[in-house]
Amino acid sequence: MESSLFLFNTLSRTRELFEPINPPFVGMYVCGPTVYGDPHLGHARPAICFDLVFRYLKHLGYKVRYVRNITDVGHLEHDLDEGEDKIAKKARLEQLEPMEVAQYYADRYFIFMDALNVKRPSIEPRASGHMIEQIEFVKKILDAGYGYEVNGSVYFDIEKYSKTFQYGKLSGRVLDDLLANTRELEGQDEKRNPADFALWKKAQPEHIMRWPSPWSDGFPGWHLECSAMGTRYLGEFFDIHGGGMDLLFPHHESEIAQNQSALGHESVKYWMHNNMVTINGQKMGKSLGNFITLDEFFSGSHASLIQAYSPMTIRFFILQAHYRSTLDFSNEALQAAEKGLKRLFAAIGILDHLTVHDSRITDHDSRITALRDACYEAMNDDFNSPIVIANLFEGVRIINSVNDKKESISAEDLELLKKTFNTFVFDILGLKSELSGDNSDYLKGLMELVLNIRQSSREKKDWGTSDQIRDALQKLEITVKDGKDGSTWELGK
RNA sequence: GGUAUCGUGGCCGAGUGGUCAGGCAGAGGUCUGCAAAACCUCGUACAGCGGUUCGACUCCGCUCGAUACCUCCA
Repeated sequence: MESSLFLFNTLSRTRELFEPINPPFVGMYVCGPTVYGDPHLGHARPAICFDLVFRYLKHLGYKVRYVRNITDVGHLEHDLDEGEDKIAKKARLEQLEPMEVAQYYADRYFIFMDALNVKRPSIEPRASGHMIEQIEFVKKILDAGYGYEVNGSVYFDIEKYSKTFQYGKLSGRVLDDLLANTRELEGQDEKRNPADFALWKKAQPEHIMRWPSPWSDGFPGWHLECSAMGTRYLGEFFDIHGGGMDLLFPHHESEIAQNQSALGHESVKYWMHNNMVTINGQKMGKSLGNFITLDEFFSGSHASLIQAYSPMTIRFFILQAHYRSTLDFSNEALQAAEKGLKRLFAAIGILDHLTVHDSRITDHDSRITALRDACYEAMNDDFNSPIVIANLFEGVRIINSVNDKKESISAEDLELLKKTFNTFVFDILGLKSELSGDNSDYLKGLMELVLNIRQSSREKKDWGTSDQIRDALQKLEITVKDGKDGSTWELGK
């Protein structure tokens, strides 16, 4: 467990040495999706980024409890809606039960995250299932004197809070600016201050998602579920809280204020935020309507896509950028990722069968050791997956050169290379082969027969037959590669 | 307007005060019956202008440009 993992803490805006509060245990909370629409590329980014964090922490030997919530209530459409809930609005449009909508899109989310090989978190709590915890949390804030009730709704008193604590410390905001710059919106007359946010909202008669509370039949405020469920499952102190950068303010800022008020202290040691996916330089998001769903990526059924892109292509594409940088989507970039990934996996296929040709070779100053160390170094430096991938491609070059007998490798190094690739490609980066899984002896036997026939026609310089076989196999998506020691084949174009 | 981030070669994208990121595309070569694959070589990249420095793409200042957040958004 002796590691020197550094991660960038949004709170301090510096890389900090990761020291868990209670090693070997690590508590990690990540903001999950609001389930009222099909997951798009933007949803894939935090899921994959924190999957990388989850996988690496486990690889280092930590016992990680990873909590990612499902938001199925509570987020207001906006203040003007007088409490209309996103889920409820969608339900009215489709004449479905709100929970039916939430269930449908939650299931869709799971299906697509599974396809991306994102590990399921330890717990995926739903906001609707934690009303009691949320109501209790509001009570605590009221008891501490940082909330006030108006007409059945409860608001957080930012002005009072700011006398003792610093609202805005996470996002670098100054309270005076917040007060000066918050737009005047209708329906805010209940608030003492425009910057105050709702902890509990009284439901209007037409509002169908509602729960009883000491203040009114209503629903919880925007930021409450994470405070309540984080505390419920990870305790009053936990290690990592993650989410998209767009949640920094006001969501996470308010979460800090809620926890500080209710518990008397903050809860999170390290705040991590992934950057956005952009399209034509602009954030891909629900509100801009410029998003492409994962379903559309996988099927190629979107006007902006010139082809379909597989789940692993998407995953690789995302991992090729550092999580704190914006990542610009384009067909060209995704095609580059697709080809690069193919090359990586072709080399892995060779690696499995690679043998040492000259047993006398010993390489005391091992390149492979350096390569492995560079991978760990990159991961320890704030999860720098692009550097890991760059090093893996150095390994690809070595694998191919050894395979071509242009370079030699010691048995020791070969073992280490296999282990390094297994660890980083599969365990940590979470990539997997997408070749159709027919590895049956049946197919292998058949292919051996076909290639033997082709080989004899080649020996007779019967290129017509030889090429005919190769072309026919290509149509079946079996690629034949001729080498010095005869031909090999692989599934895929 | 406020807060924050960023501007790297045809594209995507790392990184650093003084040798190399990497992938894709492109050019040339090796290999090959051809093709594919693979390997080797190649491109005077760091928005602009000043400053600090023996030396800056990297530090500082300014200018220009882009983005995010300030309303739900991953």
